[in-house]
Amino acid sequence: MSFMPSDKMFALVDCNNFYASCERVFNPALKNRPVVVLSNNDGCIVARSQEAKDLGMAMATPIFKCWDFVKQHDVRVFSSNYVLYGDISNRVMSLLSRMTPHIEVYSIDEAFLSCDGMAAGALADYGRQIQQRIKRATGIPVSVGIAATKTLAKVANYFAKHQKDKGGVLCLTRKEDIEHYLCRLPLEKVWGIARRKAAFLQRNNIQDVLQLTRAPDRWIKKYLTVMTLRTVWELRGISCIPLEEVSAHKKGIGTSRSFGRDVTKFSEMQEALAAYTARAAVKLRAQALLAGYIQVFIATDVFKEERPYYQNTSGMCLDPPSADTARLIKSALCLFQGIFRRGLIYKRAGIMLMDLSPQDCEQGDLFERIYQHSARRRLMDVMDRYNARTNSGKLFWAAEGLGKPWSMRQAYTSGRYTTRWEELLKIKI
DNA sequence: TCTGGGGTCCTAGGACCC
DNA sequence: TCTGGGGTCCTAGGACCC
Repeated sequence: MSFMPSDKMFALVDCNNFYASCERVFNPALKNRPVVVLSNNDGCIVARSQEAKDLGMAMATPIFKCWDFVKQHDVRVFSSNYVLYGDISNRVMSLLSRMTPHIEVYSIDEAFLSCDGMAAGALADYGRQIQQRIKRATGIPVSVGIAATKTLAKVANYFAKHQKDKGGVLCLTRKEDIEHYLCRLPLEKVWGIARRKAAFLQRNNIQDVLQLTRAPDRWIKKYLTVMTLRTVWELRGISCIPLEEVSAHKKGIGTSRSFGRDVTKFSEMQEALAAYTARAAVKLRAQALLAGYIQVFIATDVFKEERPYYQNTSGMCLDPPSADTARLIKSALCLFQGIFRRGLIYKRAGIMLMDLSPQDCEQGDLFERIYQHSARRRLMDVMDRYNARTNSGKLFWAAEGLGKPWSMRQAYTSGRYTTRWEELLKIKI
């Protein structure tokens, strides 16, 4: 199969070791040291500095299994500080937006930029410019991969990061270069192919990505679905995944957490669910959406084999759809009542809001004022604005409880340096 | 003692309709 | 004797992403 020429060109900008790099920006003592960042509840490793990767610390390893190793190699450990990472991410994305009119913010640490119409010779320079500007303005190192499809831009980015001589920028536009890298790329590193599909391909005598691009379409579609077929076309240089500059409105908004300690009491579970619902409702209103369906789930610890495992989910329609926290909490707690079993030790709980629709398309109701024009909406607005302005969460619902004894562990948090005055970095001279 | 959270999309299979 | 088939909707489960 040949590589088709295309008039499309994408740059993928990816922050290196993003969370670890964020911690480093405000703490120069972390430079050249192994740093790891933990998941919520201080569970497992979700980000590692290059030094930590070089020591062999694997992604998703439970941290309780590595404390000896951490001491031995003087690894610095942090709880995740999403307030800080989110704010730095916004700064990076806003810098990128100033460098191009066409950008898709793909995740907290990645963005695709359109480079359509740029001269082939200018692409690598453009990549280096991006890199320098982000580094100077935010302190975050980024890698840039440039190619004719998003999937190939991901490939380019992978090698920009992993080959030291590339200096963090790689432009993959020539057929020979693409083939050179595709046969050196492990299958599971392709965007859209993970362990399962890679193993399936290997069992079927497809050992590298170049071989995959040469497999027959019909076979790929039959055994690996149309999604993988699209990926393969992209690897062949045919752009099938467009730049999505405006993100489509979400299909679901959820909040779930593992508890910081065992929870058995009905009342504590109720408080946790009320708090998660309130959080999800804030996210819902921030996007000017209404929820038409709410779902609650609870579960005991899946890792405790000696205890009985129980998990259950329950949902109901919200008619008319709503973004009123009080109403959502009431529904959530009613659902919870139906699935709670006494005598169990719970570990996780969560809520999902689904069947979302824009507030401004709200259907009228014959007998009630619709949410959009109600006093309830004004109340929600006041709460959201106050909490956002004071950055405090001081206004909350009584149902959330006061002590939050079930809240997650976060024992190694750094400061919210960029969003809280009282946590501003202090420098002694 | 200690194992994340928030999403997306596709497929298969059942129920139901005409 | 002869016993359909196409379409839609829903749900659960799997695989993947960061």
